[in-house]
Amino acid sequence: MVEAPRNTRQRRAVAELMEDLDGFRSAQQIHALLESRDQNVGLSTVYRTLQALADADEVDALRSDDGETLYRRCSRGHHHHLVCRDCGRTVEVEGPTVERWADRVAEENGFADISHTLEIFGTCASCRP
Amino acid sequence: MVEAPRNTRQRRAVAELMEDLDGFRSAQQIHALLESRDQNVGLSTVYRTLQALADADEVDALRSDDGETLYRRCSRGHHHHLVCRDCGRTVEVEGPTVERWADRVAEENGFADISHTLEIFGTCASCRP
DNA sequence: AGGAAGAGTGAGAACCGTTGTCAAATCGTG
DNA sequence: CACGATTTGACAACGGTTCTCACTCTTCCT
Ligand SMILES: [Zn+2]
Ligand SMILES: [Zn+2]
Ligand SMILES: [Zn+2]
Ligand SMILES: [Zn+2]
Repeated sequence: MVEAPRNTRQRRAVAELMEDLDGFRSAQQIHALLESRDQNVGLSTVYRTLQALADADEVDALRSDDGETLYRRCSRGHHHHLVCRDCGRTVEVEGPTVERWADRVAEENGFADISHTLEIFGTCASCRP
Repeated sequence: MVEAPRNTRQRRAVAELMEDLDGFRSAQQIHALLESRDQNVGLSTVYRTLQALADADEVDALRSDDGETLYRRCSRGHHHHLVCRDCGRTVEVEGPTVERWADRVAEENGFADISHTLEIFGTCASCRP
């Protein structure tokens, strides 16, 4: 049985902010956004809270190509992302065909305990000239 | 016109080592492997050389889930990887259907300049009880 | 309500992969 | 060889993340 986390001002602030965002953001961006809302939360706490939310499957985490971990409030269940490289706007996508293909390829090569990562990046309409 | 790189002992050592490996390795692992071959190469040089090889498309680079960049000598052309989580053994895989699916999904959502990442992880036959 | 127990917080230090610096070494050309 | 340009490598710096630990706050018990 896992202990329920305590209901602190900081956790509420982070969770509420995540509800309001619609793209992937780094921990540091989230920390800055909280300050601009006059909801100061220590950077360590932001990191810890985001990790906890990710572990609890309440946010998705993904690594940007320059090494930062980005977080976003997402719907539950397995899905992938179409992410705008400029503004971070994100569309959740599903690809049952891809899921099956990945599992089949892995099995054919004698691999077990299969998982996969798949992200699509591009420039969204409003970020184009 | 791009300048041809010089043929130095260090670049030769790294390139030769990469030929002999068949899984993804970090720059630091490669640096250590070179030492164990009595082919000492400075760590900075290992990093620079691997990046150059990756830019020249002679090795593939991929980010491990703990943030390290891993390198592997691969065949040319766009492909993806089926990687053993335990031993790093890697199978190159192609999925034309997936490529098309990703491009279509992105276009349908008004995204341009599309790229994607896709890796499959599992445990290979020889790493299982 | 009052208070004890212990989870949570945050300023700062530590960590770690990676990149930058720059004087010295090396390569290739003439 | 001799020269100029490239490359190297010890070391410092960087940036995101994690750790530390004294202090605070939530929770729960009486
Ligand atoms: Zn998601
Ligand atoms: Zn999937
Ligand atoms: Zn490859
Ligand atoms: Zn592809």
